[in-house]
Amino acid sequence: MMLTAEFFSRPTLEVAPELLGVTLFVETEQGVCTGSIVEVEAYLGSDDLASHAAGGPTPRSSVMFGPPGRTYVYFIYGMHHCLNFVTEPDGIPGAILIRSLKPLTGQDLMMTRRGKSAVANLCNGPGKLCQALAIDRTWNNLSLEESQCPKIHLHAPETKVAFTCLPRIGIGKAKDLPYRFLATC
DNA sequence: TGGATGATCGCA
DNA sequence: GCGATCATCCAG
Repeated sequence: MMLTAEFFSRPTLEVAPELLGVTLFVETEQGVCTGSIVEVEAYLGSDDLASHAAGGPTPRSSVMFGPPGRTYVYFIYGMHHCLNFVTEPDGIPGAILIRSLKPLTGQDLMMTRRGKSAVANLCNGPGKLCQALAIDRTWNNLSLEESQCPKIHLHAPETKVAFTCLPRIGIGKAKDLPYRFLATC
């Protein structure tokens, strides 16, 4: 079953673990790639100092305050992109960062884009998976429910996936909050 | 462990 | 305008 805005219109910390095991489907002119979501991080609003939304809306973070079920893609460290999905009802900020995927289909295309041959190194990081899927800033604020090309969809797993909860990584503030979710096994 | 590399944002 | 910062990755 395909995930829609309704799925994302809930508390971010409730949605985040449910994204584990979800299949990410991405289609470009070059072809289709899919992967299973293995690791995510939740980012909230004013109570979460590590969140882009912590200080209120800015030109970049305004997407996080908008309607749920849309992409939030930003450019970081002068060379990488990060893929998020917007959560919470319109007007309330929230997003979930996709940190790691298990590649399922389109591995050849991902290897070409990454310049790597080891499957294990294709999508095991937020910047890597964006490179493997050819996701850049032009993918910001896209709906998951539209079907043009480029196309990005999410499909729920048949059964829920077990997970663990750990502190987020790669951040300087709010390091202690356990908003990082990993699929176990 | 540090360098690449540029957008973003708060403050002047 | 200016400068510190940054939800990263890779080579050495």
